[in-house]
Amino acid sequence: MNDTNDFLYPEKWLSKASTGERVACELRMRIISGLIESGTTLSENKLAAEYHVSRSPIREALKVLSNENLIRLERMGAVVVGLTEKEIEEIYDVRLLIETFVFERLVKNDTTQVVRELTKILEMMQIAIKYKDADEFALQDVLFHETIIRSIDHSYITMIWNNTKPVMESFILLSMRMHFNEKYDDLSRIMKNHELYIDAISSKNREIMIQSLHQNFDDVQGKVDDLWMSQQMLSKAREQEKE
Amino acid sequence: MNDTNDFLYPEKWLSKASTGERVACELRMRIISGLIESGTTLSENKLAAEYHVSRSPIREALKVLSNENLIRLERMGAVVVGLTEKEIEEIYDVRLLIETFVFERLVKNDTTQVVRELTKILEMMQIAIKYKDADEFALQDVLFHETIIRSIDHSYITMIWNNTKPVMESFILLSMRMHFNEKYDDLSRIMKNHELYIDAISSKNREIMIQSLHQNFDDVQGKVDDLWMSQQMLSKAREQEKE
DNA sequence: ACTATAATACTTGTATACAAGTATACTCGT
DNA sequence: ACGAGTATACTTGTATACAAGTATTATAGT
Repeated sequence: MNDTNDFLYPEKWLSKASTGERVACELRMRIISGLIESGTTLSENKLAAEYHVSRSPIREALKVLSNENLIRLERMGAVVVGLTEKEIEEIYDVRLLIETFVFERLVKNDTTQVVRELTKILEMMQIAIKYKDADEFALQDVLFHETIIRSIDHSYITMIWNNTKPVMESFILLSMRMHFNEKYDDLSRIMKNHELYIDAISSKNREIMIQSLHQNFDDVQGKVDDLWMSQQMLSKAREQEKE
Repeated sequence: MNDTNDFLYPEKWLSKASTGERVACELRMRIISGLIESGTTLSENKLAAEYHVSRSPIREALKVLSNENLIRLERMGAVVVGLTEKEIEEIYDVRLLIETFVFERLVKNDTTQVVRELTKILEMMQIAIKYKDADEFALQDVLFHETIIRSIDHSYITMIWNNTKPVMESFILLSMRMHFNEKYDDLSRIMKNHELYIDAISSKNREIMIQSLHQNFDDVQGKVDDLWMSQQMLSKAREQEKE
């Protein structure tokens, strides 16, 4: 039984989470990081044993992950789907889709309040960089986009966000951890891009907005490659372990 | 205890559904139809007693409904949010958003297969009209859009569809039942519009597509008004019952 | 050696039991 | 009569138990 005790998901983010949520977050991280390979079938009983909890929270977690398209609930067991490069592009399609929609709504209203909040978050991100806190940086990055999306108070857009957020969060978290110390260029580019985003919102300039989204997309492409490489490396490491 | 035995959701659509799904479908219908008023707090225990099942499937159902934004899971009890006019517009925002996205993808590929499937569904709808089967008509209507959306094989767009579909289905179902026999004009307009949609896809004509979406939107506006009226009537009827 | 059938060891879905926490109501003291 | 504090009747979250169904394995017959 493989019951490792080191968790991938930051425990401080789970302060008021139920066991089910914890398991969901942890499993999500393990799937996205490639630690649990695609194609694996997960059994409720085994997971319950592994995490030392009953089947109830496990079932809950599996339902959540299946909603996020990370696993497929079948007759016997849950088959891990995982994130291929295609799926990461697709999730960013969705973000692009909803953020452009949100932007069109935003520009109709007063944006000073949102801009203020976003600026604050940006400063938090700066501090996170200063203290080399990759997790905090990822958290704030996600919060940045969440703030934009929630600002228009659109229940179904929020719903979509709620469903894509966890995967996005885990993905960004992993990718930030991976090269937070190495690639300072990336970080400053990300910061610049977020500033541009704020500019677009405050000036209500569609051109800048599109430019910002494009840059973000390019960044993500890089992230995808990185994650891909890391997964390759992980599976190679596993291969060697077996030998 | 209000345990009525007449179900709103067609039982034949639940052939292979679990108890949890059944409860979810039924509760969804009761909420959207206005039978369960907004603001009501639902208790797991009471629901379990009412539907003569245990809390497990009830919990499952409530999770589903909370994902669909129909209820809010709070500390004590689940508060019914329901569908206001605003929310119905919002759900159609989402459909518009994803269907335009899908269209852009579709026109890049060969559409003959999809067009074939859609034509078949359209003929099914015609039969449903012939036999005055509102439920079947609603089912095929939803299937029509599902077919379009699934055709591009985009996991996250499919995910969004999966999350909005149930509410959409219930809404269309109720609205069709309400005036399937009265308003033949509406039906022929809906059919015409679906034909237009197929034309747009087969000819890959963006103009026609937009036109079709607009008409559909107008139809919906009508439906919203109808549902609204019906809810008003229902609540009035309840008032009178109490007296 | 191979196929068909039966036994077994899994799987999920539902019901029930229990623990911890929260709101309501009631009682006691003033 | 009224307020503080306790008792009680709820609530959810988790664990466990059980039933029904499915894949696998083993066994028996040819």
